Amino acid sequence: MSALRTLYERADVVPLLAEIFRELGFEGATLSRITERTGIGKGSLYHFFPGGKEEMAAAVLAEVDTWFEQFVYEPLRRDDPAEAIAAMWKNADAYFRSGGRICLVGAFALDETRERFATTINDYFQRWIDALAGALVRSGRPASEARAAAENAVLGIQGALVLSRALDDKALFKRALDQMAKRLITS
Amino acid sequence: MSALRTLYERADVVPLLAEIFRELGFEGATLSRITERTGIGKGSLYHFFPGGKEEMAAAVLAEVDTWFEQFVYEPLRRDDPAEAIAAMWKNADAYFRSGGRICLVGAFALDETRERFATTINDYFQRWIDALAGALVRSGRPASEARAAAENAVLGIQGALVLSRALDDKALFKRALDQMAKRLITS
DNA sequence: CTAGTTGTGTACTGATAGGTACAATGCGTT
DNA sequence: AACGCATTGTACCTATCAGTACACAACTAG
Repeated sequence: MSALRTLYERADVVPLLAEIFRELGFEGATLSRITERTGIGKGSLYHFFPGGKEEMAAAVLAEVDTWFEQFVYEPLRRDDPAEAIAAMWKNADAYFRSGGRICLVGAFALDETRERFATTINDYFQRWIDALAGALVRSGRPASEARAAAENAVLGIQGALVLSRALDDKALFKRALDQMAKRLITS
Repeated sequence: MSALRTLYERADVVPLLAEIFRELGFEGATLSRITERTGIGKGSLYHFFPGGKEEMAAAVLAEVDTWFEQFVYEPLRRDDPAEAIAAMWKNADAYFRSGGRICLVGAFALDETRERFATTINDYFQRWIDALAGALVRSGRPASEARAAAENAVLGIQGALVLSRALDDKALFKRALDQMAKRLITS
């Protein structure tokens, strides 16, 4: 008699929410659009995230952070610097789908959503820059240059995401990343 | 008997709207927040912009476009390339208040707001890149490199805005712009 | 000092926002 | 099969959303 219904758990929901926040932004991601796009009802959403939309976004940011910590920052600190840096560019291209997917943390930084998640946003970029600068130093780069070079690489990825989306041109994203990768190790 | 009230005209309103859209994004800029922050009532807003919020945002984008056309793109096409490029960096720093103000066009590009203003957004960046690449060629740079170098500069400004806001660090913005300015003319 | 035009405040609309309450459903255990 | 708990759909709440209507105020021209 009853229609089939899918049973989720929290871990399944977070990646779905991530895509929605990415596409619509925090303010644009309304509860009704979330239920509409995911097929998950309010009942489930508030069961998993009693804190509502803010807790949903926080959970998404936490998962993004975990991913980068595991696949980017930690390798930069631990592994052979040249290899880890090469992996960083490869992972960034894959994660952001060659510009087809934006950086949620960067997007949140631009509008007033920043106030809600200021420390999370700050940490995400700070740890990225620190890890990359450390790897550059270990690879023999003078510490005086390393920080600026690291900032430049991280900022370049964010800019490439903005520009490739603005021009709707994924090729630009790949081209920009290649160029930045070369510049990071040579100059 | 009557309290004093300010009389506006459309041209006065657009810059006020611009700041609000910058700070709150398109979705976050609700009519009530607009009236609250500007002191301009709905009556006036719908008098100037019968098309509502969308027309307000379009007017803001048009004004931004006009500003860049006049003070950045046109000089890049017309004036001595080295001087125009130097002026571009100076104007970008001033316009974006050393990272204290974001690029509305870039911000709109990131979320679904892009769909509403796709061609405007595309044009803004396309004309910037074209004008800069042209200036680079006129300054003696091989055409094969000029386009990529121009893309890199424009993308770098967008990235610097994201990162300086994320880290709440205006010094980073200035530092990044200085470095990019040097790299653009030397490499 | 009127007449017409350009602005403005206030009060309203229907739709949708985020959030709550809760009964019913499905699943793992025994 | 019956218990208990995690999960879910539905109905509902109040606040706020974008937008409309319109009478009124201010400036501008004659």
